[in-house]
Amino acid sequence: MKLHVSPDTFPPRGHEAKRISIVDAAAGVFCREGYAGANIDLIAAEAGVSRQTVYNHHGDKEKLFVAVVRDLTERCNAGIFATIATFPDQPKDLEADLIGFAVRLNQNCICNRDGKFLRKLIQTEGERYPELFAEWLEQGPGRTWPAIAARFARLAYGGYLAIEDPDVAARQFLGLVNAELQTTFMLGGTPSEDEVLQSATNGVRTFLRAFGKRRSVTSVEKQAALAGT
Amino acid sequence: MKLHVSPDTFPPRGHEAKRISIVDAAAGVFCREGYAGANIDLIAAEAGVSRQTVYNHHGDKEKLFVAVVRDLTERCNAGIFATIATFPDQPKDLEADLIGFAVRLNQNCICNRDGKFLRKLIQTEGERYPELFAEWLEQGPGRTWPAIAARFARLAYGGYLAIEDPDVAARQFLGLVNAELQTTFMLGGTPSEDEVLQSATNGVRTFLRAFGKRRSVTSVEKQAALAGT
DNA sequence: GACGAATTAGACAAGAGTGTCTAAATTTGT
DNA sequence: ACAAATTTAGACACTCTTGTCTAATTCGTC
Repeated sequence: MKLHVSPDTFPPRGHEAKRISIVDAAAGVFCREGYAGANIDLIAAEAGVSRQTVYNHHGDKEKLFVAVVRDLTERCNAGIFATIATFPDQPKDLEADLIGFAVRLNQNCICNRDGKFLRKLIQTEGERYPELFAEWLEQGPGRTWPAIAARFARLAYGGYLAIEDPDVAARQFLGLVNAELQTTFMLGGTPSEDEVLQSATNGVRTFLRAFGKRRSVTSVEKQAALAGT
Repeated sequence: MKLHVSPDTFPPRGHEAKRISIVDAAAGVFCREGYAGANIDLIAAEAGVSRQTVYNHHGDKEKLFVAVVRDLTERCNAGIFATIATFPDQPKDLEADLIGFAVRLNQNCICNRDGKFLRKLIQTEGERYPELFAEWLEQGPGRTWPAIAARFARLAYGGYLAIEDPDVAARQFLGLVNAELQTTFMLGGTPSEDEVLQSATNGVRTFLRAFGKRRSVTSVEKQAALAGT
């Protein structure tokens, strides 16, 4: 049997599968125990490899940590950009489409395993290893916020929204759609799908009450728009 | 000289001053290094006491950690309730008064040293010591959110706001006024006063665009209110 | 100033964790 | 099937941290 088996096999088979298993297990242990509290024996056990194999692949603990952060950063950034690509530039139903976008943001980027892990590591180790997270900052928030803001600006230009500053609007959008989830996030929990949907729904409705200009806005705002023109 | 000198004196003089200095230094070290990474030698050095004195006061590392969390929890909860007491129930200028409230929330409860420390410890150690933070959860968010929501309900009852669910409105208020500060928070930084004021100002304006009903609302909403009646 | 309490400095034992090594076993690639 | 590469298991040396102890010193109270 020369078949390369997926990393779901335990213990993992093959050089690449072992590497993935090590990084994956290490991510979990670093998040759970912190960098200082994580030990190589535990990571090796959870990865299903020997301790020496961990060293064979990564040299030392710090290099393993760097590899973990790199992996998470890459995957999270990819996930965010893929989700931004689904932003509703030409919405059929603005409210429903923005709710869908907010839910996808949460499910694909924030509440998923990678998102939770990266956020946790930034919070716990970010100040101790600033250079390590600088790339995340530059490739992550440094590019995603302008990209999201541009999408909101486009909606404004298309007559759907009345916003003054797309950057502020983008950040307030996220603040609103996640308003009811912050305590859960702080405690490291994962909100249920219902909770995500509810927070997104309430948040988008408030956002559109403040900024919405067209169909899918409420009757009051609808009358205001007519009276304003 | 039998004068009790304040804990600003280094090394601290007197039993109580030493206890305060130890807990204070430990808070900083636990936040900076994490629980596992914090060592008693470092805490003792930063407290200006001997290592044995740390043990004399607190028995062991875990008990010291518990004392730190208890202190922070107590002070943060007191700070929040004191700030909620300044909520503008009868605003002269709703927008300005809500901005003032948001700024005070940030300065007294979120961005101050205690708030930052407690938040950091919850994020880094909360999952490992859930029973330790249960009290914070119950006495903190479990009581502050209903209290803030009640204040917003009162504003609604007074005709200032049109909200459906005061609990949701309260959470969205906080999400909005801090929308532009989240990256700074995540990285453990402290926003400047200007940044706090700007985020609060933008957030309150959006909040009032969505929910405001009376004076201090924008012209558009003012006309909507007149047209609505 | 006397006295008891608290603190300090230094030392110790024990355990935990890191990284390295050796030799045997297993896996992989041809 | 075989050789090379990788992994494993076990051991080791070293450092660091924790908690504890002793004796001297300092502090606080009367």
